Amino acid sequence: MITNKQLADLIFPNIAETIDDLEKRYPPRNLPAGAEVTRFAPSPTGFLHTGSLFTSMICRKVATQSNGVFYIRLEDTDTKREIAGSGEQLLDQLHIFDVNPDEGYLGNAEKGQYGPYIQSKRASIYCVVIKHLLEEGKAYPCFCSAQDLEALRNEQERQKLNPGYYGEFAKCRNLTNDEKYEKIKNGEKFVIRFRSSGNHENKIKVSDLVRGDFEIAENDQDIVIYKSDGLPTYHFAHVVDDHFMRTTTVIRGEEWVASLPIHVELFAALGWQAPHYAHLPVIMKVDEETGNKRKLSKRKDREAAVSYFIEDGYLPKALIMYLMTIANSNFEEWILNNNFEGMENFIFSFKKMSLDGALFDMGKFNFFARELLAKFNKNEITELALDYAKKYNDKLYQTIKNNQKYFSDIMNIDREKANPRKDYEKFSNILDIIGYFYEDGYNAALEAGLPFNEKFSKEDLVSALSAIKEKLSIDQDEQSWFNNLKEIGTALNFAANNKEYKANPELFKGNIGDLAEILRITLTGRKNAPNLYSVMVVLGIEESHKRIDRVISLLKN
RNA sequence: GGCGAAUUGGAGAAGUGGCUUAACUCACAUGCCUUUCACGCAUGCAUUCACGGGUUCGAAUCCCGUAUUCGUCACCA
Repeated sequence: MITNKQLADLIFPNIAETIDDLEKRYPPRNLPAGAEVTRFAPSPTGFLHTGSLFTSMICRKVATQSNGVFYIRLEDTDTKREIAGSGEQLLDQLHIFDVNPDEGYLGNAEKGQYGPYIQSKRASIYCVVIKHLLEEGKAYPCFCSAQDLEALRNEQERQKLNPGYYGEFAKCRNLTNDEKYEKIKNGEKFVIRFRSSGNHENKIKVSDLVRGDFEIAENDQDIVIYKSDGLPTYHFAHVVDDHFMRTTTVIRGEEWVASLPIHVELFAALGWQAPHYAHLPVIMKVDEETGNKRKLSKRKDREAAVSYFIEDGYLPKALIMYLMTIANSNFEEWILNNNFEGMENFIFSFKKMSLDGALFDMGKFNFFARELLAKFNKNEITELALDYAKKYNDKLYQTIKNNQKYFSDIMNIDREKANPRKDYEKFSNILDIIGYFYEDGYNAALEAGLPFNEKFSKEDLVSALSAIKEKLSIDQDEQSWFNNLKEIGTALNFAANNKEYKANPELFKGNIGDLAEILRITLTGRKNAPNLYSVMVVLGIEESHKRIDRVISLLKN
């Protein structure tokens, strides 16, 4: 009769190491009391998802504030879905958001004593543990084909039973060792399943850092732990890796709470202490078609991919701040009180987390983005714009480079003061906002037609503009400049005082606001623009006169 | 369908039996300031906490039921 040991040796002839060897190789970490070891464990299947950034940001925060360790592990056991190069890209993007690991997979290298940190390179480690389980009779090879499994499922559905490979339905569980040995010798394909001793009728208590304690049915599924390609499944790899990498706190999305019983049973079967778990709510969005909430989808929502924020020229910090307001609602008040600075001093708490998924609010996110951009001085924001434009926006890059001082003068309007303007939330649309400062933007405005108030005749406009051109100087401070404009207006019968005008509008051609509007439209092509005096100063007197002349000649035609 | 979770204004939410006539923030609206916009300031925006029942002198807060939404039930993670 074939023993468990003989079967295990047949399956893993080259595995000589034991679990004890692994325990020695990966000893418990020497960390101060209370230090938490967290990890972000992405699959290299595409771009960094906003939800993943959310999770990894929290992992980083929890480790930092407890003097612990945050590491990254690449979960590349699904070879079919793997996208080449995406692991490196994930790391690059995390770095952009300043979420940097202390150890682990670093893209092109590895750092730390608990590696390898790429699961496909840990195959022999999993085999050691599986061999042990095999010897103990807690795991067994299963020879069922995909068709067998499908037939099983159909039958269970017909009988309205729970689907899956468990109890009496776990056929291969009852094969004798001799039978299994024979099949393997014959080269039959197999996977290895964990032999569950759980009962679905039993409830177990589980504990979660954000959700508190709750009850859930015990696992009774003989789940696959070792796939026919020789790699472990997620459930098994998670248990083995987080044990030997000495993770204290597993922070992951809430889609994992349903498989918690599996993980709990696996840890128990191996005699290991399970880590603490924190299952995070998912960031949602209202689906336009169904009207229901759904997870942010990379296919449907551009804000689901972190690359969108980078390519659109948002400040990475703005996203991080916004995500932190979702993570801990008290953060918002905190950061407002701290003038949007020093968020590294904020203490994150799982207990302050909401349990249902928040809707991604573009409006609120833009609020943070605008506040943050308003804090930079003209040189800083020019550099930032240049950095962005260099990589993602050639037109903007050429525009700035062509005359960098001019651009920073534009940026400087109403900027370096206590309550600066908050016009910009990102760099991608900055030319849409300030385009009229440039030749082609101004030309486009002229072509589109100038929105002058219809109560003024062309003659009124021409005479007003002529007088302004002749008499309005910008070689003076703003107050004098405005007085200057008022005098010009008075001569043309524009009321200098708004209250006087409102009392007897019929006595005047218009008020000073009307005159300012005529000039504003002439210089910028639009009714809304920043402070007129600043605009004129930035444009310069020569360009201002040129624009006045162009509009006068347009009006005369 | 089974199992788990959630449900407070347009959005994020505070709130754990009486200090709540439901905080704070974004958004929106109005007014003031004002050469427009913005900034700033002020005001307004849930008579009510998914719904129904119960416990209690008293409930958004406790209990029961219903509904809805989310998650999950792979040799994917």
